[in-house]
Amino acid sequence: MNRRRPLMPLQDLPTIRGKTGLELFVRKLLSHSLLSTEVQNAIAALPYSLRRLEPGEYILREGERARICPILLSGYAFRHKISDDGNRQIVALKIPGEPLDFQSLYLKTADHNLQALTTVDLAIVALADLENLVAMRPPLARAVLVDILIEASIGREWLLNLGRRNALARLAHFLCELHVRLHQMALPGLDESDVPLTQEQLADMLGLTPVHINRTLRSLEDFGAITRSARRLRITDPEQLRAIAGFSDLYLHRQNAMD
Amino acid sequence: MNRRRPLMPLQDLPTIRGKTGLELFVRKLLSHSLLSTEVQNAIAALPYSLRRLEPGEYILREGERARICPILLSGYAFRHKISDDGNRQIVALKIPGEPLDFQSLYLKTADHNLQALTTVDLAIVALADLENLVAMRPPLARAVLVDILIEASIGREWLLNLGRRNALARLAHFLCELHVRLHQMALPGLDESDVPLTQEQLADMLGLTPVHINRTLRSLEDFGAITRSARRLRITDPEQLRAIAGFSDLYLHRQNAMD
DNA sequence: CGGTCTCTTGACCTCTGTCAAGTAGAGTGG
DNA sequence: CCACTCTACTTGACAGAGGTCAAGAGACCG
Repeated sequence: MNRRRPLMPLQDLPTIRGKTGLELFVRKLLSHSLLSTEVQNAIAALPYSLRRLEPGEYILREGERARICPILLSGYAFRHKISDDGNRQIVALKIPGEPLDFQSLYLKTADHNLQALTTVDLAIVALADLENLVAMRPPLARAVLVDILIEASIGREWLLNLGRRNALARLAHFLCELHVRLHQMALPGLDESDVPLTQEQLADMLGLTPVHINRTLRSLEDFGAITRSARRLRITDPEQLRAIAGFSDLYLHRQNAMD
Repeated sequence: MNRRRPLMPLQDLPTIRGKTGLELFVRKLLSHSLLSTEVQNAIAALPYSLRRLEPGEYILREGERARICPILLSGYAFRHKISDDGNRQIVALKIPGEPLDFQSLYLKTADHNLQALTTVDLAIVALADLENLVAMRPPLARAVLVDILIEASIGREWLLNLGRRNALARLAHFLCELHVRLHQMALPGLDESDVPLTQEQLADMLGLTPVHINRTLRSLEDFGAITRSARRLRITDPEQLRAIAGFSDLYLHRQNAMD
């Protein structure tokens, strides 16, 4: 999981489910911000290159200074921190369409690690190009901020999750969130009921141990909320999960773009 | 703790330790961002009114839409969320000088509650005024963003704290953070070793119970790291606390303003 | 088809929670 | 200055959620 490899160039420009390049990113921004067609086009016209990374490869490491802004086109990535005594905590999960590092536009050094969860396709935008466009287009600057704020809001909900919910509700809550976020992005060809994490990764995200995640998953399966087979986790009853978690999606700010 | 009262007007304009009004706020921004004297003056010249709140009074509630940006001039405030089944989690602690709600500049509804921890003096800036100034002064816009990002970084460290540290290290880590942040702001007349939280509040912040906080505080006292007397908690050996917590202040981005 | 990674399960342990009773300051009113 | 009260803190006994350890079973891969 901790191999360090150089970024690998993609052989061919991949077509992302019928769209190319940054359109998915634009769609992500539109999910929470209003942008004119003109601004949308300006964003889509940003120069970028494509990179494919294997599971476990690092995109950015704590303490480093980034010069690029990677945008996730396909696959999953996550942020994590390692404590003094070697324990890992995953502090954010990113899904396709999401920008991975707006933060480096404004802060000098990374305070966490950014790593590919699955095989991942990235659009790499130069920080300087993004900075210029943000300076010229206030609506984009605003959308960047909204994106940052919504991620922060998710972080606060995770704090509530870790601090005040038991293992069952905690796991159910995360599964609800993932399901809603995937549903919201409506990624063609990506099954929103499919959970791509190993039990170890779930454990590191939810502040539990893999063994206890296993027991808790079984419990959720007994409730009929999920299915497990061949190392594959599926959400089968989102409503059941919501009930177990006491889930409310207010914190995702899905209504933000609307008036 | 949950009384709802209207904002109470202050009788007299308080002098904040020799400075007045928004200078403390400017100093906070300068702690992580470079601002020209001219921009500093423009910020300090923002129109505002003063309010004093008693401990426990709400500044903003989840689901509400704010039209003001409160800035903390003295005392402490905190953000919290309540889970479905009534458990409270404190997700941020704010110290004097810090802006309490930049978020409402960009998001329509609050995703958490904002409450006074102690008696508190606020400078109330109209959201519209702040919005105008931010639009006219890019360096201020940048400083606002940096402030938001640093708070998010603190949130991620808290996730690591809740998810992967035991009670002793978790408590020690928070005390380290508070100590460093107070020291950094160097608030005249405010003792940076004095911890203003009750054990119940510490519990709600650290995902523990008051009873266990009590036991853990005693343990820290046995280590000689803190002193307790008359409901007052004091940090006596910050280095000891750092050792217990495995504390590193990278996540506070204190070097950000420097080159 | 061996090697490796993930998952599964059981036995046992421990950190933290729960419950309950008691103590000590701070504030109030007389 | 002394009751009285309220709130926060303290302590002990006990319980339980989740961790640890260890062994084995299934998947996937070259």
